[in-house]
Amino acid sequence: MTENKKPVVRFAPSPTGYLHIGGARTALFNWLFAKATGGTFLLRIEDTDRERSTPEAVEAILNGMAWMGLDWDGQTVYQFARAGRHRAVAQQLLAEGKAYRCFATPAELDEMRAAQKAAGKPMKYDGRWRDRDPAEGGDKPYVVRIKGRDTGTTVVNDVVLGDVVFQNDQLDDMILLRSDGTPTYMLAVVVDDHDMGVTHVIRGADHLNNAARQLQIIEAMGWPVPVYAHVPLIHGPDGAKLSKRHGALAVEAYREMGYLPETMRNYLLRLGWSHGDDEIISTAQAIQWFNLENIGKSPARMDFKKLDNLNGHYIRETADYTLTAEIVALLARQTPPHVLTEPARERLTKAMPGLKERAKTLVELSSAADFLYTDGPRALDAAAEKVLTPDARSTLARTLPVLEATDWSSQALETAARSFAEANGLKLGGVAQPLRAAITGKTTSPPLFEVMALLGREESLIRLRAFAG
RNA sequence: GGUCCCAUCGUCUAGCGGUUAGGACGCGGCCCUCUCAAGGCUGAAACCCGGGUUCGAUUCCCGGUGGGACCGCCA
Repeated sequence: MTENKKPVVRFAPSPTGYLHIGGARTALFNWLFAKATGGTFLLRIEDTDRERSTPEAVEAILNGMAWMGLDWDGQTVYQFARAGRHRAVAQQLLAEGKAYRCFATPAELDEMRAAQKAAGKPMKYDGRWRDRDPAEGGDKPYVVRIKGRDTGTTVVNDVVLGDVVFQNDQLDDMILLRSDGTPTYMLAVVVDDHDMGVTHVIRGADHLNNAARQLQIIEAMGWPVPVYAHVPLIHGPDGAKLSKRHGALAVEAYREMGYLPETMRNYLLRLGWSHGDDEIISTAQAIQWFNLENIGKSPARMDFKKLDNLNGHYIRETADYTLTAEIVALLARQTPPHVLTEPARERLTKAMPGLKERAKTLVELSSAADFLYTDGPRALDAAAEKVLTPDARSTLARTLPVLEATDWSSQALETAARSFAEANGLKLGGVAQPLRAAITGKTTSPPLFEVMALLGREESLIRLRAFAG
């Protein structure tokens, strides 16, 4: 009697490619909804297309989910393994007269569609075998089609879009079983969602039209109808469909670009869902707040500037040693791999408070910190090259003896630099910028004197002497 | 072409009949400052168009326009 009324949701990607940003958001919404309601989040791999499904894609999806921090309940369901069950449902429908055999060949159907298009008619299966005696087909191959209602309407009650009404005569009799006896996606989703006890179907809006068709099967089987929530799609920065042209669509590509999983969760959540004016929303907070009602109805575009800004925020919130570990891992993945010495790691961690304040991505953080994990005179970047004019180099040369005579602490170095600047009628910047260029090879860095103190007297002087002229 | 969905600053969005139309990113200015960030203050920036309904429409209805999705023996 104590029936479990907790929601059951699922993410059901097809393993024909990597986990892209839209799929990741769908997965996130499902995950969040399950967490928020104390429900169950299931993962089902829709691999009924044997031609296009690959183990590599399954791997990529699983890795993407793991990186995003989205874990699911129970075993991963592989849809193709359930083909027998799908077939049985189709047979039952056939036996009950709610489905029928269609002997039309693919070539014949192509011809039909071409003719419809030429005549400016809607392209749909014309039901040519709907009321025909299957005996006429003889022993030729056939597909099994649903015998849908051809009058009245089918209404999809969608939580985000409202009631969406379809005229049944617009819906054609879709294929349940292919001529080789394998189930199609339309049949498989419905059967699996039912068997898995799915109560809420949260998926991309590209499935909205399918919902009406799937409802026909659900109705024919007399099964309960799940709650639908079709989430508007994500477009590229130019408003067009998200495509490979925009690059960096796989969730793993975002990792390679140096974005943090918590950034992705926050960004993706806000792309299409809102909670008043809140922008920075931790995952824990999202679990408290998430609901289906606040999902927006309109499609959204990716905005990398905002993603960067958010990532900067989460980088600043991340512990210094964690960031060091990320950089170490990132450098190890590089070709050729760069392995950091223990002292280098220590310097990195110590400098991290100043470093992370300035970075938008892990990649940026890593390159901005290169002067801490490689020794010797710097290779100047273009801006630093411009700073180190002959004039600047001579200032550098004159500063050198002053620094050499100074106690090597951040405080003392700054004091020395300040009095030197004052004595020479320079601003502190006039002295500091050449120093910074020589020390870091860049024109921007964490506070210079802290950096110098961290690097130590020996290493700092080596770098300074290389450019003192 | 058919069906369906969508429409507030450049972008993400709040708004749920009466608001100086709010926030965030980005952009400009100022402050802070050894650089760059971060932070603070501040400025410019939007209700797609046309009809209704209403005392009153960004908000409700209809039409148009503009985007988008789907129309496979793919999922």
